[in-house]
Amino acid sequence: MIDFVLDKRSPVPFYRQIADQVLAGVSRGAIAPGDRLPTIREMAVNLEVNPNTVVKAYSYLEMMGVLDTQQGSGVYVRRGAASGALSETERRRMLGDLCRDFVGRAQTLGFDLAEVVERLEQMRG
Amino acid sequence: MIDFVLDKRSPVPFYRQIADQVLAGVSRGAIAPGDRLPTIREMAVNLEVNPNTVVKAYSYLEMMGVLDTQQGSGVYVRRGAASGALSETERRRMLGDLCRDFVGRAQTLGFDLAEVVERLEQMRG
DNA sequence: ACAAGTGTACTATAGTCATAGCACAATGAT
DNA sequence: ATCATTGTGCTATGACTATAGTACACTTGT
Repeated sequence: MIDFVLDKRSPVPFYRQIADQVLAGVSRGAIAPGDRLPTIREMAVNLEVNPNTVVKAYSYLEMMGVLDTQQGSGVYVRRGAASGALSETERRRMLGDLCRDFVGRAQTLGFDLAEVVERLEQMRG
Repeated sequence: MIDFVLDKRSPVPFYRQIADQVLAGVSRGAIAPGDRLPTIREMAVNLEVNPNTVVKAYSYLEMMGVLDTQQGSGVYVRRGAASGALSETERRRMLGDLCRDFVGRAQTLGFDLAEVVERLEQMRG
């Protein structure tokens, strides 16, 4: 199973960060339809958040039709969720959020956007 | 004076977006030390936010030592706020850390570095 | 049947962000 | 001196996020 990670300094709420990582995982095939996700309590312990926060993330994904929860058993990736897990629009939204967050932090530290982009270009090798 | 803009869909709070733009402006010389910023009420009207939100942004910047407010007169950029307190080495290290962190998060969400850079280029408008 | 593990549901508390509205104090132009 | 403009300070409200704790119901393996 994927390594889930939280950025506690990000303004993006935890439940959203969790949901985004599940979506991304399903979208690129790292999590397959039918797979069982970590239990609510397990995920909560690993990420050091309240179980309710994980519940919120999972519920959100169930509303989107990506997950299927079976009481007493676990939370599973819905069959047929693979292809449509992330529409192009949602992907763009996620990327937008990510970049805005990043640029905001960079500017707070006094970096110009051009300077940042240049640095990233270097990282491409 | 700079064109201040808010992204209302961003998870970054308004007061922080305002503060970031002031910081960036001062940092790159678009706002000079001694310059008078837009008044609280004026800024609030332009950005369509509550005056209290602008107050919060300005107060935040005053705590950082960037601004100097004079009751009844206006809010000014502090003399000596321009020259950064960071050495070039420290700046480069901070930028490196920031970028590595960012790239890691982007990859967690399944984005390719090239794709991310392209998106950032767009944000330069 | 039982026990352990799982999801469900609820209440209460707290912090942050933003809005709304009001009264007060200092400045600057006239 | 007066008045419009500016910043200051306060209270209250609402939405959202997250935490804490509890009780309950279903599933699975034994």
